[in-house]
Amino acid sequence: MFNIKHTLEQLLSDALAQASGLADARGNVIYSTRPEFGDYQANGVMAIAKQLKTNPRELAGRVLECLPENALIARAEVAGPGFINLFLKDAYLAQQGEEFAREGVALLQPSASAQTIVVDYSSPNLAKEMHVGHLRGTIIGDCLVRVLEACGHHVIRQNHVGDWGTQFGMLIAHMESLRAQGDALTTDLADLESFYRAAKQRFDDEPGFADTARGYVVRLQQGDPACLAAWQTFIDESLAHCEAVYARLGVTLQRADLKPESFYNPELPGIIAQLERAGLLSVSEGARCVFMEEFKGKEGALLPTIVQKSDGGYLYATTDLAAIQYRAGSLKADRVLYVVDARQSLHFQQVFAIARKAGFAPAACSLEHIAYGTMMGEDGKPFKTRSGDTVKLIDLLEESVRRAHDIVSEKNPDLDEASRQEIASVVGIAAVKYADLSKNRTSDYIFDWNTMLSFEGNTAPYMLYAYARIMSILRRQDDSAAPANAALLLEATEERSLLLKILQFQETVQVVANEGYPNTLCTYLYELAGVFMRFYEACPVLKAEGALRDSRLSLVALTAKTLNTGLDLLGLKTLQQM
RNA sequence: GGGGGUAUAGCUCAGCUGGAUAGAGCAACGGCCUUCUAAGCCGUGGGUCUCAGGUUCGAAUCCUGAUACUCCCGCCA
Repeated sequence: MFNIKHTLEQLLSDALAQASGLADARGNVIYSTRPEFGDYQANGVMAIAKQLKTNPRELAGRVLECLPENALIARAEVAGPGFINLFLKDAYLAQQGEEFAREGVALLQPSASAQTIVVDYSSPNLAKEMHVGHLRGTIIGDCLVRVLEACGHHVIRQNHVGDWGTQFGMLIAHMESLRAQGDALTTDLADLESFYRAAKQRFDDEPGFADTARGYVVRLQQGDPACLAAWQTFIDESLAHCEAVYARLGVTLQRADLKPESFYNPELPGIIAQLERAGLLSVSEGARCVFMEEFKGKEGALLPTIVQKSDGGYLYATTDLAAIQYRAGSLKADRVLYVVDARQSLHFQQVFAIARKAGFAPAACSLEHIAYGTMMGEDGKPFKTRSGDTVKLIDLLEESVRRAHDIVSEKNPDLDEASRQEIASVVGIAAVKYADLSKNRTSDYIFDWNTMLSFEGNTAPYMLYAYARIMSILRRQDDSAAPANAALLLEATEERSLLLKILQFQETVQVVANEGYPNTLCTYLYELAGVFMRFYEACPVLKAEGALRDSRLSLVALTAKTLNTGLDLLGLKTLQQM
């Protein structure tokens, strides 16, 4: 595992522990805030000095004395009130860069302690077509899954689709009545959204229809074969819609990753029984609930989590508990990540707490809600069409590609139509995904076509353009290619900055793997592209000669490798030319 | 009523969990192409980090309170 920051943290923490006599002292190494403060800086001394009531600068001096000889630090100096500024050795950077430039050497090395990590993401409701509300979870989840796999973890994707519940009775009832009229259904099901609306309208308005629908729910739950067959037809159709969206988005979810709600149906009575045995269950107003001290409502009254309705039906809390048991037990997960809307935060707190108390998940199994905010329209309100309808995800993606096509046609009219289509399709999808991934997932964000499709700033088009420019240099080197083992020369500051940035790739990816914030990776890649552009302006590559040319070409190739790997982790396709 | 979240430049957003002079991009203004893709680079201006207190060597970050917006809280998922 290659991680400069981590190595420095280790060195400084040890030295600080030795100098202070506190075993758990933390060096607190971060990137230096300004170039003259070195490459990294350790901020931990001041906190410890405060604790010991000693002079921080003096303690920092002793830390430097305790710092052992090592391969990477050229110079460490005390600065300001007690910072330690760290300057890395050029020779060390060059040597590491040369190693990563070698043929077949991966930029990312597997984590020392590989874990089994279940990631629950996307999970649309199959009663309707995927809409913009499913975008963030699908994209963020897919990015995290790629990152975790790249770090060497055993990742199990779980697409917890909604395929059960009362609304399916309504849909089947509508389906069956159309079929009874001799309707082949294919055209009706092609647009699930209007199919759902039609069924809903009959449910609300048509006398007797609601009862028919409820009858179907009962038959479905009893396993009536004809009813199940109709249900299956509908589910297959709906899944086909989802898969079309996944294919367009370049999302890695497969059929094998499906673990629908209905999968847990047989387990639900057992879940209730286990809650009962654990003494967690009480009956309130006819419903079976779990009350916990941690969750209080008005006037200190405990807040219920309903696990079984008064009519005997189960709720999604029950299903989620069964899923936890399956993931922690059968799948033996070390971590379970739920990439789900932030509005469900209370629900997950409750479900996680119940799972702990009932023993569905051992303490060693980490349950994490990877929450994300809502996508807003340009008016700052939830994203809708002008008429107030929800926007189908597939329509949004197609519009993005169309807009990208217009821009590409305008900027590069000489390209043939096929190339423009190809570029537009990559840029259009990348723009939507990158706009989402580049923002801190916990806050709501405003969806804006102009910003995301702009070629300036932290956007997908800029990143793809930067990559295409880099590839253009490598294409032009022709037969005078640099050897893969070229020595790296760090004479210009731009060369050194570029290399250091490249070497920080793995530490960035690890932070994303641990904390689940894809925007950290986007920021890194954007900065990498920026550092490269400065190098590109200052350091001629193909016009340089001899060892310098080889060195620069090697840096270009390394940048390309890093950018390509990073964009792939985000789930973005790249282009050789734009 | 109770609980959660958010509030940073005109706009869209970062800010590595308490560090040095709060950063990007857009928009505005100015400079750089017969030279590896100018879809780029460099520079200038722009801030009471919502408000009021507190904690300490040091606060956008932690604590308390207030205001605004937003989400969640018994039989949908």
